[in-house]
Amino acid sequence: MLNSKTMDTNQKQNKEKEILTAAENEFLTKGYDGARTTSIAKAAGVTHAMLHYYFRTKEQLFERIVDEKFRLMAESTLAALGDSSLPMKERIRTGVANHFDFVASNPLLPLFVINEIVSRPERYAFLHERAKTIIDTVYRGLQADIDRAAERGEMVQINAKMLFMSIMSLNIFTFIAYPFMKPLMGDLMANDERFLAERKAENIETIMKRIEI
Amino acid sequence: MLNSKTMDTNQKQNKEKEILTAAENEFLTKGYDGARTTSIAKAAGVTHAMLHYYFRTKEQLFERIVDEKFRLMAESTLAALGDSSLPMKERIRTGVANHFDFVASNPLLPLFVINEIVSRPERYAFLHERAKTIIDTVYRGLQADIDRAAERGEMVQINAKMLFMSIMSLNIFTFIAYPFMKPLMGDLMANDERFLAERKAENIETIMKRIEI
DNA sequence: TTTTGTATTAACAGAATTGTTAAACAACTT
DNA sequence: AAGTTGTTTAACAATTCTGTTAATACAAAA
Repeated sequence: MLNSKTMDTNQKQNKEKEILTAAENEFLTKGYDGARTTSIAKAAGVTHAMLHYYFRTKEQLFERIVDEKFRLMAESTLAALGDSSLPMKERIRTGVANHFDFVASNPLLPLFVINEIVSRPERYAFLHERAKTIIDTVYRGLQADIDRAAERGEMVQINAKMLFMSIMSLNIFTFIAYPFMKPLMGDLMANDERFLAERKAENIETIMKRIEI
Repeated sequence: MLNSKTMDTNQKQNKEKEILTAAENEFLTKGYDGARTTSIAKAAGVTHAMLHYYFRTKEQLFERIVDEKFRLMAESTLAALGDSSLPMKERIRTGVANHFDFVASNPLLPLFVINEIVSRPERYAFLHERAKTIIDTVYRGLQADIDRAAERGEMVQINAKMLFMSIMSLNIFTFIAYPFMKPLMGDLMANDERFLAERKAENIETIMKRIEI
């Protein structure tokens, strides 16, 4: 049995956490404008005054969610770069697979991030500065590795950024367009698990054939 | 010089049209929830009462836009199927190219439609019924054509729907992620026109290599 | 036991937004 | 010119939503 102090702390953390969970769900599915603090509070099982007590404003609550989601998005994006210790073709193959899995476990993430950036570009300008320098160095290395592999005749010469965009396109669009495609594709998408496995294989195949000599 | 009757009619049509134009812009960039009827009215140069006079409610104004955009989306999607009178490889190549061009001329369209369907799926259930029968017949034909081309050794055997999804992914994601990618990709995307030409070529290449034996 | 800080509720305030209405107005018809 | 019709404006009504506050409960610390 927990003592009262611990229980209190837990209960507080639970309320805060439940608000955050409810907020995540609301913001990811409805966006900032569509989300309602009253609706979040209700889903979390607290009065809306409590929500303001813990997070002050809708804006601040939203930023808590945004921060985490942008971090996750960056993480998943890096997964697409693959493990530089592997031979190039393996690196790309596992990069595509890992990225697909990452997006599959966070299917609402890309649309949320994209919508956020489309609707308030100014707000994220600072992120670009930071991200760009990272990306520039990572890509220089990746491009050099690709160039060497191409010289060795292991794969075709290709622009690393273009290849990267193709991987992102194939993997992310699968989940962004899911609600749009699912009712149209009938049997192909009837069994979710099977479809995702097939789609993953298809995306890998598409990328691998792109880099094949 | 126009007579007064014509001028009136034109002015009315202009006001209505200007509201529609402003509404399209507002809804496509901010979504239904983020859009403000007052802001639309202001952009159209009319009082907000006028907007209600012409379109009654925000909802009805929105539906005017949605109807047109869904129609356009269907049209652009069909473009990806290509011209069935062409030999298979040419059909696919021009299908990808035409679809890319279509999306390029309506860059905000896919994200708008996807967001709409994600946020209010019930509302568009009826569309699916209609679309699904069309798609089923079109695909049966397309798949048969692909199968025949594959038997003749012109291309690999591939699931038509999977190929179609890849084309949509590569072309649409280019524009959906544009604001997200542009600040990160530096020189590659610095010149819009050039980047789009390169991206189009890359998408075509990716699809063509996918179907090559 | 008193004090102190935190958690919670209910009621309310303020702002923004959508939508309505009555009256003025303009143009056309007869 | 009078009436008819459709357009426009300004003011207002109603609602919804965010955020605040005052009162209260309650547990821990002193």
